[in-house]
Amino acid sequence: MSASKSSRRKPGRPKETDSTDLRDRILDAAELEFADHGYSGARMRDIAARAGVNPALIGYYNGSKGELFEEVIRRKGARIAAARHANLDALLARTPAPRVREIVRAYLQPQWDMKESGPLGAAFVRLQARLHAEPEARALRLRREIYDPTAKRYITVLAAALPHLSLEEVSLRMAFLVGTYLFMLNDLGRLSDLSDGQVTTLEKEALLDHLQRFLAAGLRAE
Amino acid sequence: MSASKSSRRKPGRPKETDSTDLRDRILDAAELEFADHGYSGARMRDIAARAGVNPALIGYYNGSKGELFEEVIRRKGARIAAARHANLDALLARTPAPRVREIVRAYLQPQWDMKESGPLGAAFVRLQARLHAEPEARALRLRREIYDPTAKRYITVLAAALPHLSLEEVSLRMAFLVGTYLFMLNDLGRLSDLSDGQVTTLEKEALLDHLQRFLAAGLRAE
DNA sequence: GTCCTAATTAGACACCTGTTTAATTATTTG
DNA sequence: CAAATAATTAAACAGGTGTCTAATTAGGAC
Repeated sequence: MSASKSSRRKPGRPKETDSTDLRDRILDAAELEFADHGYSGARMRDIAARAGVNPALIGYYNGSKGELFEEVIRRKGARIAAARHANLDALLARTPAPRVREIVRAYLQPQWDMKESGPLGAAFVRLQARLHAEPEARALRLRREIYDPTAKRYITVLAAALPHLSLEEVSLRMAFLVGTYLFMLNDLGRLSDLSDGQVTTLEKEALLDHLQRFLAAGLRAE
Repeated sequence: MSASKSSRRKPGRPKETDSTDLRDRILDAAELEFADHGYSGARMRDIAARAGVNPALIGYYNGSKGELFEEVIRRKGARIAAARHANLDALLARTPAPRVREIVRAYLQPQWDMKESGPLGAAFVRLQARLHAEPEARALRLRREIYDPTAKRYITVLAAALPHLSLEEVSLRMAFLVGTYLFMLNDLGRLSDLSDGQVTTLEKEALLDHLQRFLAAGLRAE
């Protein structure tokens, strides 16, 4: 799984094969810090403190701050992309011409599950939202590399289910979809402000259903 | 318009009433820098250089970095909120029970116009997208202060147009709407990646129509 | 003109940044 | 056991950070 061709320190170098479990602790800590403070706002010393290691160990295991950031994004980004592909495979195997709402579900589910998996998963959703608001070249490249192949495939399948729309229109609506779910998953806790305190009426699972219906209807529009 | 109760330097203090035009130049420069690099990533020296002023003048006119940031957000955020209110006023005066798509349009138009107004307007959209991905307490407070009153009013009007939905459900869909347009306006340039190069088929004005239809259909769903 | 105050500047200040170094401890290898 | 290499550390490094200070210039009031 984890290729980890990184880290080329001089004297002692970690064994390229095993993942030392300290490396993952550092990546987890970095994920939380980057999610909370962004790339520039995150401090290497805080990451080290959170992982309970010496600051120099970050460089030893994960290279520079920039390389650390990319690795954090790639690690879980790849996991999400893979799950989306698998979901689409399963869906297409089940029905050759799936409905829009099923396609939407296949796309949303992995991200939703990750968010619900615990604080680390929720942090990664936050981090993704940040990455998508980042106009910097490096961030843009990362987004393309990780998410575009999957998105393109979904666009193709969606286009088949939406024969009244051109490919450009479907691409546009796919972008809408990404924006909606990213923002929604990230900003969900704030909803209570807008509906004056009570969102407790809606169960968590109902939220995903709601989002799915909203998006499916939007995609089908006109 | 500009209250500007800020800046309490010791020896010389800018006249509280007029806006010196240098102050605005600094705010504009800060807006661009914050939009491109985020709060932590933006450097006071770069802002000063971009405005063509001495770094100390930033503090002289706009206080600390944090205060500068808040002022940048408030300045145009208030403008957008006001335009949304005015649009809704006009719409309600025209028809007591407006359609969903008209409400959506009234909400989207100001942001769209700002984006199209030039590089500064586009920068502010980027900055807003960043602000909405920021979990920090100060950013959250700013968002609430600036955008929530308007959003609440739109939720009320939307709820009247969507009698089959509870207030919680309408609030939730309003959050979807915000996520969609923020992401879409911000990330629009990247769409060409997904549809393999050509989005030129869709005219700019058609994009807003498309977004409006997508959102209206999503809001009406079920 | 002089005086007073606002506007502006260069430079320093204290602190924080990511990263490196050289030394030390732990682990594996023979 | 020794020897070699990997893992880990404390400390320092060079450069950057926001902000302040003291001095200088500009502009009006009288």
